[in-house]
Amino acid sequence: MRFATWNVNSVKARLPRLEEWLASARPDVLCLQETKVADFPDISSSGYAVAHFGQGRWNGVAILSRVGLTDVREGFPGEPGFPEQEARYVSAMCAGVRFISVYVPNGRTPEDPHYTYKLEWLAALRTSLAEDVAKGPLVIAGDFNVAPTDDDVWDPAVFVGSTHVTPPERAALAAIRDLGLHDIVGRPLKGDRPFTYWDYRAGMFHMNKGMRIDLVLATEDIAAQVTDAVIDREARKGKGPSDHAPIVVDTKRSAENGLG
DNA sequence: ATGTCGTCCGCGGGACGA
Repeated sequence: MRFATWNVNSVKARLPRLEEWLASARPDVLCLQETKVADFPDISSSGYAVAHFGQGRWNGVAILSRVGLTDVREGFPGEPGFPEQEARYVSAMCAGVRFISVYVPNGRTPEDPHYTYKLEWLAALRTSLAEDVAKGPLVIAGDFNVAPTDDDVWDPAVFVGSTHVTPPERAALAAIRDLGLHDIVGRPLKGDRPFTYWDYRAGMFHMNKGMRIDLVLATEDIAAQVTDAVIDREARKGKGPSDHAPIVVDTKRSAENGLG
């Protein structure tokens, strides 16, 4: 089974590139974030089924699968809002695995109410996940908007006083990982830093000044079956890219059934 | 790093979020 995650920064703006990428990468399951549409575009000719929790101009998460897509859940019990619930979590069963696609709140600045929302959202997510993790193989992937360590940002000095690196954010993420989830880090295809996001501005991608804020967390049974994980920086190149690159994970697990 | 991109509103470019 091959699965992937990608913050596409608008599925409408990214549709040609998404369809090309699906045709070449052919993941069995793809978690998407920041679809930024209410209704997902028609990609039925691609052979993928779609579970989309969309909102309109902001947020929006989806799971695409060509190996089954059942028991879809939009949002999770106890999920905080800002002030209303936002489209940041969608979950489904695909080939015997519980997949969850998340777009964690940005937080804006540590003084902003959005930062408190981010911490509360992550804490509530942990509570919800604790139940799901106990039930079987699970993958939660997406844009966590947290760089787990100082090695996950291109220059820690630049981020002092900013979100994504504060101890409370990192502690909230660690508490999720401590449910027994493994951080499956993609191989960078250039350089030695596994960045997944580069700001559009100032030639940051060209200079490889990025951040690792997109994560794939998996239960032990899945993690033990991983054969490779790659950050597809090719998808960040060229005309009209997202500012995030996909992470592609290969496992020796069967995509035909849940017996792995 | 604040150098870009995407969306909305609404018809041109400003406001906002990331």
